[in-house]
Amino acid sequence: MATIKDVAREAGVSIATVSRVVNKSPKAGKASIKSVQAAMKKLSYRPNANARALVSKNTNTIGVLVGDVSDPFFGSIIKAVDQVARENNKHLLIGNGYHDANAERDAIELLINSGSESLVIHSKALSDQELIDFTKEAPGLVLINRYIPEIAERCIAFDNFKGAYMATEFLINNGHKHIAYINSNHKIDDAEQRKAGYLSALQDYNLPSPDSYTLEAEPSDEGGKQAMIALLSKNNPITAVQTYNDIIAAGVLAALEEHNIAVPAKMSLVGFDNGLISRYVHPKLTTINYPIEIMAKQAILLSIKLAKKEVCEPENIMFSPTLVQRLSVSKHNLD
Amino acid sequence: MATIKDVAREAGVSIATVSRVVNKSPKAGKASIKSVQAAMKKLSYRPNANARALVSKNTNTIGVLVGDVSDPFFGSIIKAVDQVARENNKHLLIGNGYHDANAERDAIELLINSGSESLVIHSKALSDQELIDFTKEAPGLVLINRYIPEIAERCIAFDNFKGAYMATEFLINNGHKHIAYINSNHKIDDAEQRKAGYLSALQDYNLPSPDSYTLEAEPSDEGGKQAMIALLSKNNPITAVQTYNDIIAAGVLAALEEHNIAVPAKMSLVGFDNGLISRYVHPKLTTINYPIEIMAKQAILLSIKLAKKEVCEPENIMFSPTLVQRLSVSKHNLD
DNA sequence: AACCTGAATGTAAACGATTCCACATCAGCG
DNA sequence: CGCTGATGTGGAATCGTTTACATTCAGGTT
Repeated sequence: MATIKDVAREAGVSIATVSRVVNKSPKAGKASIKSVQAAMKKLSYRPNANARALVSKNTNTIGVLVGDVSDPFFGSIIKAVDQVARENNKHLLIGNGYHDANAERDAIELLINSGSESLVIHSKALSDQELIDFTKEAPGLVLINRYIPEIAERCIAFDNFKGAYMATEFLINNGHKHIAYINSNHKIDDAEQRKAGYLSALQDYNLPSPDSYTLEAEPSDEGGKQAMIALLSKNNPITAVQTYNDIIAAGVLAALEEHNIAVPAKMSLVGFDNGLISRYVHPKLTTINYPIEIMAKQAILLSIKLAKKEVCEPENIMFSPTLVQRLSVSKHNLD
Repeated sequence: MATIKDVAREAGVSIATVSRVVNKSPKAGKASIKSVQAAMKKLSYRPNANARALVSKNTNTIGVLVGDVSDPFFGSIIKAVDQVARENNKHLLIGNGYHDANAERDAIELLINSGSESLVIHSKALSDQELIDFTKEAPGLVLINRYIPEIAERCIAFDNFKGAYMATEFLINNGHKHIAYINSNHKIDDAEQRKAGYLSALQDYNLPSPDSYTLEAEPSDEGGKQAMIALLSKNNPITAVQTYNDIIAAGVLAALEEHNIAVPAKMSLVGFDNGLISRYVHPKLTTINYPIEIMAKQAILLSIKLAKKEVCEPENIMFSPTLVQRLSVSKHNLD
């Protein structure tokens, strides 16, 4: 691997001059530019990014921590960040947290150690305090999908409570009185908040919310299916189901189809996230839109500003859900 | 940000000793270990990854180039690579190529420059020659989903021709005689090969393959839908459709539903990839399995070996498709 | 008492770039 | 002809590590 010295020797100039040419400094002379470029080409020279980062304290790298890259939800976050990144000529260092505290910590430390000045972190397993500590170490660290009051100006969050409330309210307005909720069994804030939104809506409309109406499932296709089967076996007078997310809803749909229960004729269903699959399942899923790309974009923009130590006037930090109506909900005859 | 010097001063030892403690060298004395660890904690010291990489020529970083992170297909690649990466205590540097030659080149250069010793590259836009050149510069570079004879031992590829052939043959064996094919309009090898497989099967069975039976579409939901609508308007005696991938098939399904053409009763459909959505659409899609996770795993393993300059006996390099039967194909009454 | 061994530590030279500062060159000008 | 200022260049310090090599010192052998 050719270094700057080799190029300098080949071009018959000093390394300082080579550096100037490489960095397009205006101080570089025309003759030098030519000979250096020739030498670079001849030796197929590549500036060593680590050496560069070491002295200039600038890695041109943006760190992103997500739960699991293979999940399209996180894919959307990464893509949004990447788009802003390439506009700023930066690239992405990506870590997976797998919703595990140790993995998340390791990944964040790696990202900080490797000098990413901007960081977009999706952490669900780490404690508030630990994140606050990281925040102090890394000025460009921004939290997405999480709200910690002490560092509110570093958080880009989503109103889960409101989203679930809206979904339930929508079902109620369509005449449903017996509404089940299938939550995620992951112990994260989102799950609690969504459940709270559901319960709160039922309460506000004086509808029953027995324990048997809410259950927990692995947030997956199969988890949703199992939960729905369990729900059906309880023989409740349920006419509508609301789920933690679209994937669970897809599983619910599968269970319903196996039991020959038509959706929405016999059972209405509302998902959450407005993910890819919500448009592909049959019937198309009525769901709650989660504006994750916009949020991610805002997160990375904020992060870049913070990293440059620009003063940031507080921005929109809590994002709101919207209902997207498709075909999985029908009016229930008022009894 | 505290450096190794600060820690050394705080602990009352030399920087060499601190380095030994940090790297768990057996030469570190017990007393030093204790005092250094205390100092590290006190100053919340983080070794600078760039300085480390600079001298040790080892970044603990694996570079991955994909087309678009937000596409679940690439998500699968990344996840598979990440799993092997974490077993080897390495992390991922990710670039998006967006199927654009310049973007791909930039990304690969960045990955090489930042010293990733292992590289898994999914490139569709760059020329064979350019990739061969990169291959020489980066000993740990492995190509996935691409086959270049000159560097066959660095390629992990998939037999697209065979996959498409199998799909067509399956339809033929189910009695279909008029089979359309909706290809991707991206100018990449995969598209050509799959089309060739389709045509070859028709030819082998002496079936018609008029030009009007094959068309091209943007490889998306909407693209598939438009193409199918176009196909229907031609009023061909088609009883089965085969698509470039599952997403296009999903669009086809949507078009068919709008036209009240039942699948598979009136029209059979075969996808390609066995992606996430193939299980969620209605009816569930019969498709060709693309063992991308296994391929990605093999690619990264190979890449790590190459980077270590281990001698590699040639391995399985061309992966084969399999047919996964679900519900979108029915037998056609033999006329 | 002199000598050797081995463990623990420190010194200093890399690694490959950037950049400040000093210096050489030269055109234009009085 | 010498001075000035602009322009391009090179020398050398620096970034934060790792590591080969030298040094020290304790304890065991003769």
